[in-house]
Amino acid sequence: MFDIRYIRENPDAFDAGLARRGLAPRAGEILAIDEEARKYTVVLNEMQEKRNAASKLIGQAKAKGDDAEFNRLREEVESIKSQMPVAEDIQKKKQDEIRDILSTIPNIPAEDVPEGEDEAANVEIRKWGEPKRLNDAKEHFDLGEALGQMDFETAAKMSGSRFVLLKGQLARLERAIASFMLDLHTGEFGYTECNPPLLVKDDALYGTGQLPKFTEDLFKTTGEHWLIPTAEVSLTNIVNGDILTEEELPLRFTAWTPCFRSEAGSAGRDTRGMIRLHQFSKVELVSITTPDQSKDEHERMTGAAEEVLKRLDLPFRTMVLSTGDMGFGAQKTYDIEVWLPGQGQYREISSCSNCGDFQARRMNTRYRVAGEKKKINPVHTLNGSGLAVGRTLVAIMENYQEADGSVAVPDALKPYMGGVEKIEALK
RNA sequence: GGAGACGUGGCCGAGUGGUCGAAGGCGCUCCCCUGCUAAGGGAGUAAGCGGUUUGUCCCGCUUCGAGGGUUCGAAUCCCUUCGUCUCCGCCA
Repeated sequence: MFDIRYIRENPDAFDAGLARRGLAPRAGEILAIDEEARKYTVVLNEMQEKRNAASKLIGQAKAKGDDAEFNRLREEVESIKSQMPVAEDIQKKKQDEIRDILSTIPNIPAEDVPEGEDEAANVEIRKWGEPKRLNDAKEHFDLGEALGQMDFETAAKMSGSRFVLLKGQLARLERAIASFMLDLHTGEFGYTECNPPLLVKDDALYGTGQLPKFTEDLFKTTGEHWLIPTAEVSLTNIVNGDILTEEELPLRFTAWTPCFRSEAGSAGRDTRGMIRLHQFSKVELVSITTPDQSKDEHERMTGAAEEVLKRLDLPFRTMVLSTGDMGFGAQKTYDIEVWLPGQGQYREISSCSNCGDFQARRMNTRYRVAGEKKKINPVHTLNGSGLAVGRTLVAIMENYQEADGSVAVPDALKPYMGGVEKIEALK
């Protein structure tokens, strides 16, 4: 959500930012409405001032027992009040109009984000590990089904397509991966582990930017709740409406949760396997920082996510998303892509975004600037996957597969697997 | 789900129709005193929006969970709604 004052003062920069997103200019239209709204605000304020002053005098007149004055003032107030509803209506309508427009405008890309229409313009900034070229590399679903521990048919029986039933050591492996990630982020990167609600109200989704624009991506309950599409929603909204102090920033939260996505509009893509499911689990990282800290924090967070892959010895590359490929609330996003030998390509396993003050304005989350008691500014928010657990399972299976169809357990996960070193077919 | 209580500034907490944006306390900031420490004294301290000015000085409006209503006037009365707590029911 943009600050209307920013648009007033920098209309050209605002439109230029939108242009980088491939969007038409909006400043002129918004400022015209803004000017109308302010005009009526001034008129309304003046009427309210008169009304308040007269009301005060009424109290005094009554105390003095001056009935004539009392009645005269009552009529005066009455006449002022009769004119107010019109101005009120117009002012509210204009303000609502501005809010409705602003709430659907995406964040403006940071200066150093590469320009481009789509993912083709993303730029690789790092590469780690050597992509394995296995002979006869199998995809994870073939491996998993052969092991008898990854069952899409049974899942479809109860839930339809885009669901999976994991069993045996693969089910345990998923739990091991998540535990490993949480221990790393809490133990070495200072994140606080959270176990947040998975069902949230409109307001929370508005705060992080999924609403009002992206309802079709979400699952809604029959009541007032929505299923979270990512723990970013729950973790970021921890500070919704809060006034924090500079001393307590940055705040860092992590959580392992299921995520629910309708995947409307992705029909036909990744229909086989665990790459794109309606329900998947993810370890999420969220940071709340001061504006000064957010750039460094973004690098740090991305590093924390990359560290997971390094410890699992999974080759990856890190990309900066182009202006056309970024999400709604992001100023800058790094995608981490893991190498999948079965598919023979890199696939997204993490997305780390700096949202600047975009979500903070929507949530009205601010902090007191240290040393300046009057200053209260919006915080910055960041979120990243650290990592998508299901896709990590896929990456481990494809990278650690053996010729006999078994899957070796990465060293880093052995402590979490109760002595199991290799995942083999169920007897 | 049923019954009741409550939601006030960063926090705690008074306030049942006008003098309340709001006592008091805590916290915080500044100053004074005390040769460290501890303690004491004084002053200040809500946010949002707009006007004015670009002199962070002044002025106005709005806000006491949220939304609506009654009234010349509401933190205070009424309705709706959200949330919290207690008891009961149910249940993992």
